[in-house]
Parts: sequence; C-alpha cells; structure tokens
Amino acid sequence: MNFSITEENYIKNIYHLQQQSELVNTNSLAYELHTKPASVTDMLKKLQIKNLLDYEKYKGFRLTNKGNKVAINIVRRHRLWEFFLVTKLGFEWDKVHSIAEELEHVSNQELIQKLDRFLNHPQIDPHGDPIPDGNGKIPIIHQLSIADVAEKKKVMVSSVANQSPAILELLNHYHINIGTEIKINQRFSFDGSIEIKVGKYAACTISELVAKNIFVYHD
Amino acid sequence: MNFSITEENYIKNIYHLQQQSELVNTNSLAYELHTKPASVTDMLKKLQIKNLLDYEKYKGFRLTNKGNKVAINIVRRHRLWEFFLVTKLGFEWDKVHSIAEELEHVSNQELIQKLDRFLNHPQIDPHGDPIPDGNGKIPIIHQLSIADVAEKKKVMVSSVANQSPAILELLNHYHINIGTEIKINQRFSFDGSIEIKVGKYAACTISELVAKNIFVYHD
DNA sequence: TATATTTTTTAGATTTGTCTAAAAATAAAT
DNA sequence: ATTTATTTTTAGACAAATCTAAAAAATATA
Ligand SMILES: [Mn+2]
Ligand SMILES: [Mn+2]
Ligand SMILES: [Mn+2]
Ligand SMILES: [Mn+2]
Repeated sequence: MNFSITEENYIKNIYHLQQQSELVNTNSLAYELHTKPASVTDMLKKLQIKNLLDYEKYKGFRLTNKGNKVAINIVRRHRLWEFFLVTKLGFEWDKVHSIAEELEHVSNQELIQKLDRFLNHPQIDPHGDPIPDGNGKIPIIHQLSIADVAEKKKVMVSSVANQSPAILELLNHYHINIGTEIKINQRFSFDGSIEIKVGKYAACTISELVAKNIFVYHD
Repeated sequence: MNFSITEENYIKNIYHLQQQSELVNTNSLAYELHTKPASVTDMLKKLQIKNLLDYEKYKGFRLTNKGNKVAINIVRRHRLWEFFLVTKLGFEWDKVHSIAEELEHVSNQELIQKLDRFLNHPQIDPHGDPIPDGNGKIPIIHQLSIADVAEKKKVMVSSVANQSPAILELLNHYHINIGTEIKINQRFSFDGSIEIKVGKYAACTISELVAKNIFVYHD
C-alpha cells in the first residue's frame, strides 16, 4: 500500500513519540508536526480507517502492527539517506536531517535495497541511531566510546555523540568521520588523552573529552 | 523561489515539449502529464501569475526566461539522479526514469552540488542526454559510436542508444556500463566486428550492431 | 462563406490537508 | 463536589489540484 507524504510524516512522528510514552496525545503530535490539534484529529481518523492506528476519542492513540511496520520502513529510508549524505556526499550531521526528511518519501523498494547494498548495509546512522533492516528488524548495536576501547585495537567510527559545530571542526581536523578506521595506540593516564592512528594519517593524540564523544562499533 | 511538485512537473514537461515546437498547446501537455486539458488551463494561469509562463488564451504558451531556468534546474536534478542510480546503485536504464521523477523534486541546492561533485561532474545521463551544469549551461557533448573510434584508442562509455532489455543482457555479459573504460583493439572488415578490451577483463569481440549502439566521450 | 470538427476555456463539484472558532470531554484545583 | 483550566473534537471555511460537462473560440471542411 502507498501513503501520501503527509500521511508518512504523521506515521513517522507517531512512531517516534511512542518510543517515549506508550500512548500518544494530540497536542504533542501537533507540536512535532508544526500543525494544529484540529488537523491532527482529522488525520487520526483517516489513519484509523486505513488500519494504521488504534484510536479512541479523547483517550490517545498508538500505531497498529501494520502502522508500526510502515513507520519503521520510513525510519529506515530516512537513516539510510542520512548515512549516504554524510559518508558519500560529505555533508555534516547537522545538515542532513532536513534533506533526509524529503528523501525518505521516495519509496521505491528496489531503490532502498540497492542503496543499502551500496552503503554496505550500515547499522547506525550519523546520529548514532540504529538503521532498521529490510525486514523491519532494528539492530541492537554495541557502540563503545573510544575512551573505553582497549589499546592496540582497530575500530570503526559509528557515530558522534556531541553534534556541535565545535566538535565537528576538531574532527575534520583529525580526518575523523563516520566509517573512519581508527587504531588506539596508547592511553595516557595523566589527562586521559589517547594517541590514535586515523586511517593512513600519522598518529595524533586526542583529549579525553573528544574521545568520550566518538563512538565505534564493538561486538 | 520554491515550487510545488505539481508545478515542477508542469514546468519540466512544458520545457521538453518546447524542444520540439516553439509554442506548446494545452492538449499535448495534458497528454504528457496524464491529466485533463481543463486541469492544464488552471495551472497555466497560476504559472503565468508567477512569471514562469508566457500565455495567451487560445494561442498556446511558452516558458519565460525565468521559467526556462527553473526547468533546466529540474532537468539537471533528474539526470544527475539517473546517472547516480545507474553508475552507483547498479540500476538498469529502463528502471531509473520513474525513480528520478521523484528524486528530482528534492531541491536542496547543496545536495545537488555535492551529488554532482560525488559523481565527478558527469555530462551525459544514461540515456545519452546532456546534464545541464550548475549555471544552467547545457554541454554540447561530442559522442561517437564505438564503431567509429580509431583502433588502439581508449575511450569511456557515455551512453547506449538502444535501450532494450536485449542489448542490456548483452552489455551486462560484456561488463559494459556507463562510465566503463574500453580500448579498441582491432576492427575486422569482413563483418564489421571489433575486438575490444573492457576494463581489466580479457579482450572480446563485439558485433558491428552492438558497436553502433555504444557511444563514448570524444573531444 | 457557412457548417462541422477540434481545441481550449469556464463553471461547478470533489478530494486532501489545512485553519479558526466554538463546543464537548477530561483533568486539575479549590 | 463545584468550579476552573486544559485537552480534544467538531463545525465550517479555505487553498491546491483535480475532474466532468457545457460553453466559447479557433480550425478545418464543404
Ligand atoms: Mn518527511
Ligand atoms: Mn538521524
Ligand atoms: Mn517528477
Ligand atoms: Mn534520462
């Protein structure tokens, strides 16, 4: 079944609000979508008719199983595109969300499947959020701060916790990006700084603060 | 200025129809857009108000300079995405058009600029059509059929004339794709067949018919 | 030139998604 | 237990894009 861009935005935002509280209420959804409660109520009825929503007047609402599957698929597309924008096109994290907000609605199945393969089936988006697979399974990803990685280990950057332009500037300077390979050379106890080797660049040291914000895949 | 997806589809199709006849008429545009003439008339008025269209009742219409610029930008996005889908995601030509039809409406400037760079500023889309640059300049591309390339020359595939599944099957067999490097080894006068070397694969021979349908960049 | 045909436009209705203002239900406070 | 405040829903209107049926203009034909 195919849904309009508007419907998809409603579905996705209901999904996200459900991660915090089981039942979602009209006002908070209206706030997320920058729309008015009255508009939300209208759409709730439509989604209920399409069997995407469990909804009782005045009592709040939640996605049905079907609605949940649709939502996860949208989230998958959104995060795959975000990953693409950062790792392939060289965007910075703070810029990709709004673009992915549009790309996520291009819903050709084969496109997403091929994009996923092209990106090597990434499991985490640039903001550290898991990317659901083609079956809707959401990977439980083991991420570890570089500050906690054992010496001599080689790891791959999965995400960065702090998303400020300030840390971005620093990471660019170190040539660290999502997907970058890093080897932990040595940890210095005096200030918690760590010597690392980024890709093929000469070894360098990073502060403990930076290290704590860089997350890597870890099984 | 920003335009709705519907407006963009109208603008782009008017542009394409203008390549064949200076003035465009209501019926043919309606046909292209799979819509009814009455709907077209409505939109014509809107586009005229926005200074995108020169339109006189009953006399046909054409894009203004402004409208032309908008159209070329949409065409640019469409063809860049088509190129991406074929060369990066491994789509076949006959599948990419409808997907690009959606992607073209994601109009973030920086996205297109970065995509263009990522693709290495391609000049021809997978169907052999020129890709306008960021300033709206449409490159006049010198393409040459492989059948006409001098022996010993190394060339790069720009497009394929025939778009049937039959030739596709054959080209896949030869590992020939958009962007593939080909060296012309020897031409055989008896049947016009040509021995070529595709990338790093062992040399092989292709028929004259195939050769005539493969186009390469040529300055 | 008068008549018939085709093309284009108008008139009026419909669907989707939105809004404001007012009413109804629920929750909180006295 | 009332009163007050908040949340949610309804009623009615509106903009964008579409449609059908009918009118008007332009073309083609006799
Ligand atoms: Mn969105
Ligand atoms: Mn994200
Ligand atoms: Mn389109
Ligand atoms: Mn094309």
